[in-house]
Amino acid sequence: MKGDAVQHSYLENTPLGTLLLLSRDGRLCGLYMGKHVKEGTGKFATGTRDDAAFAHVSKQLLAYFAGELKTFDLDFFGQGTEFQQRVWAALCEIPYGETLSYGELARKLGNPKASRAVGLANGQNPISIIVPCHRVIGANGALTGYGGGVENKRWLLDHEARQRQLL
Amino acid sequence: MKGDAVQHSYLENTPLGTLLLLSRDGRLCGLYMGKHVKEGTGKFATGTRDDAAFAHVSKQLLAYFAGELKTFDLDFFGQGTEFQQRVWAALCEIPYGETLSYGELARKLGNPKASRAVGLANGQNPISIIVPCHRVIGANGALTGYGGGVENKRWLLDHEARQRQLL
DNA sequence: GCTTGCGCGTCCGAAAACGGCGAGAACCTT
DNA sequence: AAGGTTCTCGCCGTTTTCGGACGCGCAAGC
Repeated sequence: MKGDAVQHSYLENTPLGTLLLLSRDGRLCGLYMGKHVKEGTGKFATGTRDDAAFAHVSKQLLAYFAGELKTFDLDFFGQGTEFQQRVWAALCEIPYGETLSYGELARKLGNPKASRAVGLANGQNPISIIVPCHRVIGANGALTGYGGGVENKRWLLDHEARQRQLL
Repeated sequence: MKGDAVQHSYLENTPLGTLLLLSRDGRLCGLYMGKHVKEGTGKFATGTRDDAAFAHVSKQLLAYFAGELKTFDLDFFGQGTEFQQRVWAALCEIPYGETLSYGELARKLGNPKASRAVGLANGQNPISIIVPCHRVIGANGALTGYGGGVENKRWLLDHEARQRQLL
């Protein structure tokens, strides 16, 4: 009833394990990893897997993992409340390899005291990696948490930092 | 977002006035009359009227009004809670021209004390006439109520009783 | 005939609980 | 004294829970 016309596919053997991809009307609407996957599986009606439909996305992801791609170029859309939309949009403006604290992000949004709510919205981000929620960390530098597992968050940040070094 | 792909049409000049018809994926999902119409109008995105799509339904309705048709043969679906589904399904089993009380219907469902809830679910029935909510009346014989107007309920019951006489 | 109390599922609004936080205080360690 | 570590306590949007009100009823009692 709810998740009509949502295609899905799996991208396996990535440095982060298996990724679940979702799309709707040709636009990517979900990217889940680790334990977060089961949250994504609830969003599409049980149906056949269709890898071909995700060729464009998968290609860019592999390039990203290889360190050859720093900015994604594709159509995506995560539906959520007005506040969540604002948070996710702000996420997309954090450059590759850089980080921000939850509080800084909150200030940037004009809700200086909403740091905790930012963390929550961050956790609901349906499109990991591409909407780079991993680039937000605690004010003291701690990683503090990640839907797909903190170890994956660490890998992503290390990966991006490493690639930046190679300039 | 919600009422996607819902077609609509109006059937005018019936004995009950103008009827609003709704369908989705080729299945009838709404039939409203009288003051109830405005409730139905909220369920479809404003769009063009499409009478052709409802030819099959309209034909049967006209035959019903003419007394030539006693059992509808068409695809329909009204979405609601599990309880409502059960009530509506039970409604469809009441034969043409017969009536049941709210309490009897409740008993038939296995919730002997849910007569009042049955009345409520009855009122939410989205597909009047075809899902014959008009065939349920008070235990004392009073009509008690009808979304499309009690006068219409009376007409429907009189009509069916009259046709039954002519056997 | 009229009123009263009870029954049921649903809707709706309020209240509380819950996080991927953060600043400040209290307290140790060198 | 500066630098950590741990705690407490407010903040915010979202989700969940909860409680009351409502309605196409019914039976009992007056």
